[in-house]
Formats: sequence, structure tokens, C-alpha cells
Amino acid sequence: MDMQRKDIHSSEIPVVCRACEARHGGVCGALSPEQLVDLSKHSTRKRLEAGTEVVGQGEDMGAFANIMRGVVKLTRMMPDGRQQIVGLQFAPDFLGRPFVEESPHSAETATDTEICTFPRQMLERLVSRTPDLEHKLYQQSLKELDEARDWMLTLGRKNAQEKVASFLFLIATHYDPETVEGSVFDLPLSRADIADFLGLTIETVSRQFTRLRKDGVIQIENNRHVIVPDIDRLQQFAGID
Amino acid sequence: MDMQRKDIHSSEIPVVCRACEARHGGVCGALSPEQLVDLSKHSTRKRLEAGTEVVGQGEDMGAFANIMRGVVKLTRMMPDGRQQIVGLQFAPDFLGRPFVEESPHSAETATDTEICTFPRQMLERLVSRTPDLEHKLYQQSLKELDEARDWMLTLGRKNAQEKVASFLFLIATHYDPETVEGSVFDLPLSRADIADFLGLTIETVSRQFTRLRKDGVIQIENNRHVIVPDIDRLQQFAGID
DNA sequence: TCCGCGAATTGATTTCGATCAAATCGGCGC
DNA sequence: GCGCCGATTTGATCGAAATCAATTCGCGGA
Repeated sequence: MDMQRKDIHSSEIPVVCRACEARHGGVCGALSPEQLVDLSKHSTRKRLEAGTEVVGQGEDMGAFANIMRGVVKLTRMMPDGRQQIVGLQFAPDFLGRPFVEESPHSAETATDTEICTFPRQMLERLVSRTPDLEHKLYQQSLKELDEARDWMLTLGRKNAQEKVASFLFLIATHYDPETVEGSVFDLPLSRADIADFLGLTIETVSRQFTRLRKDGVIQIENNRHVIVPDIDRLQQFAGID
Repeated sequence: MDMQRKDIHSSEIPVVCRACEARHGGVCGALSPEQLVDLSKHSTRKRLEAGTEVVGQGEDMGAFANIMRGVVKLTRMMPDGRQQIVGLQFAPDFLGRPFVEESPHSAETATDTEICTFPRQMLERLVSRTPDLEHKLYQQSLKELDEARDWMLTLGRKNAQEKVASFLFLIATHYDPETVEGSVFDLPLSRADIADFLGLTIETVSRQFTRLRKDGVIQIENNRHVIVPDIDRLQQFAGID
């Protein structure tokens, strides 16, 4: 599984946060050399297994993190256990929210993941001194807002087949570094997670995978490995204009 | 219909953008007296009837606006006409997106509305000179992101009755200045708009209104006027913890 | 290589919301 | 007040996805 997006390692700029090791699309990009050195002293690199909770819903959120590798799912849950994945964060997104004590969602790793964390208060101090950093955070929040709203259309108005095709299209475009005509990737989510992301049941997701396979839109090997021969065809099945 | 939230006129701070007339929770709050005077010269106050398109999806977005009164709906549409309302903006929110030429959604007034517009490039210039302003914009985008994600749970995992109750609860809490135990308000949206917001059909929305009325959760007069005797009871029907 | 077990698929049936169709309401102009 | 017309409600039926229920798959350990 290639968990990285091509832009992570493409930059040659030498000054980096030591923990992050490479200049990262995350917060580091907006910082000065001195700030990066300072940040390095307080940052820790962590490896997390798939299925690890990073922060619980409403839990105190002491840290802020760059996602270096892997996929993190943001989840909202109802008291009776119904669950909705409200966002997927891919490297090199960042995780956490400045100026807020409590996390509005729970965050859990979907795949094995590496993150680079540092104290939230430290980030807040950096933000108040560095307009560029806040600008960067603002831009990410706008990107996430657009993605959330696109997904609202998927959740509210698409049928099961279109939902599943939309999910596969999303993963192909966010996750396969060389999506051009076709695409090959490993699914970062289980069928249960996909169902929670699409507002469907596991069974319905499975049936739609089978249907897309029989229609030749995708090929599947070993449950997780997906081949999309024609990305435009998949996009049409997703009902995207 | 009381379209205003209580905080619009509660402030006594004298320096204001002339077009906005009152210091506003929108962009003006972060500006210096000189900037406000400058802004005034380029801003226009407009009244828009219910159902007016403010910006079309993918259309060039020349202006930025404070919503002074009324409700604006943000809509995403599929090629075949299926439609989803992805956000409702109430006064004193702002409308528009800096640093982006094209609007990702179409924006249409749901009620009679007053906005105060000024050129988008002017806002961008102000933003780059005023970190506080960008901070304010960032905070609003985070608020919208939380709302969008809450709504994703509603769209993906709630049944029709919970969806309609969630909508009523949203309006009661955003729109009735004195929601404490109970709440009284006029719906800013038609049944068709409510359906587009909830990912349901008009008929289903109507049936659920009837059901909530028969269960005594709400009273309805003249289709638009709603009385909620017990807001907590409504909240329970909405499936919110 | 075989077993065990959770994940995924497949099948049968039910149910909730969509669709199709027909009243009824309510605001407005006359 | 009356009639018109779009908005809303109500009713009957249909269908897509949920639910319930077995298999089957696939990976890891013995």
C-alpha cells in the first residue's frame, strides 16, 4: 500500500521540523527556520496501528499533529451507537483544532499511521505570531469545508451505487499518486468503515461492489486491492458532472 | 417574522461601516476605524427578495457580503437536477470566499434578505493587512465546518422523523432569539427547501410535520408559524445526545 | 496444511421513504 | 366573498436499502 501523496517528498527545501523529517504540506510549510527548530524540540513522531483512537469525541485535545503517512477518520456518533464518518484526513493534512479545548469529533486511524505531534498551546502561540500559518490553517479548513459539503450531496441525494462509486472515486483521486486514466490502490477502509462513511449498511456496500465489479467498472483482488481501468467511467457511475 | 439575531443590535460601539449601519458580527468586527470608513466607501446595501440567486455554482464571484437580515441557502446540484442544500447562512454570517474566483456552490436567498456587499478584491487586500480579520474568517469557516459535519450525521444516519426534528431544532436555536424552554418562530424555508436540506421528498417532510404535530411536539399555524412548547422534547426526537 | 475466526458476500424478507395521484389549504386579486 | 393557483397535505402503491440469516472468503496461528 502506498500511503503517501506525491507532494510530500517532492520538495527540496532543506529546513524542516526534525520530527517531520521533510518539509511537509502540514503546518511546517508556513514557519521560519527558527520556528521550525523550536518546534522540533517539542514534537514527537508516533506510529499508530490501524484502529487506534487519536482523540475521542468531546475529549480534551492536548495536541496538534501533522499526518505523515496513513489515513485518519473523523467520526460523529449518536447516543444509540449509530455512527457517521464525517471526514477522512490523508497525509499531509493536519489534525486538531487551535483555540478549542474539546474536539468536536473522535479521530481514529483507519490504516497504520505516522503522525508528528506537538502541544496545542505551542501551535497557538506560533499561530498568533505567524499570520502565514493562520492563513495556511484557514485554507485547509476551507478545503475541508468544501469536501464536507460535497459529501453532503452524496449523503443526501445519491443512491447506493452512486455513493459507492463516489467513495471509490474519492480514494482513487486522493490516494493513488498516479491517477490519470485508470487507477490502482488499496482501500484504506474496511467495508464497515465505508458503510459508516456513506450512510449505508455493510451488506449494501458489498452488493454495490459486486455490481460495479460485474459491470466492469472496477476489479477487486483480496478484498482491499482495487483496479479502476477507466476513471471517467467510474466518475460517471458516481453521478459527478 | 423576526429575522434578526439578538446580537446584531446589542452592541453600542459607535464606529461602523456606514453601509452596515451597526457594528456587525460579520467582517466589520475585526477592522480598525479607518478601515471601516474606507470600507464604507465601497460597500452597498442591497435588499433581495426571497428566491433571488446571489451567486451561481461555479460562477465568478466578484463580491463579498455581510448578511444583515434574512437567510441564504447554499446549494449543490447534480447534472440531473437533484439538489442538496449544503448550508444555511443566517445574519450576521458573511457570504463569499476570499482568494477563490469561483464559488463552489450557488447561493440563493431563502427569505427576503438584506446584504451589505463590497468588492472581493478589497476584502482580500484588507485580509492581507489585518491578521485579526483573517482570524475572524477562519473562525467562521471552522464554525461552518462543524455545522456541515453535524449535518452529515443527520443526512447519513437519521430517519425521516429525526431529520425533520433536527431541522426544527436547528431553526429554533439559530433563529428564535429567545429559545430557552420553548420556542416560537416562522420557518424561513418552504417544504421543498426543507426537503432539499434533509435529503427527503416534500411528501415525507409533510408527513413528519403532521406526525410531530399529532405527537404534540410542535404546533403549526399557517404552514410557516411554528410553536415548540418543549425544546428538550424536540431535541430528543431529533436524536441529539 | 489445516483450523479458526472475523470480514465479506450472498440470499430471503421486511420496512421506510419515494413515487404516483388526488384532495385541501391559503394567500391574493378581483 | 369568490375563484384561482401554487403550496401543502393525504392516500395508495412501489421499490431500494435495511434487516435477518446463512455461507464463503482469507488471513494468521498451530
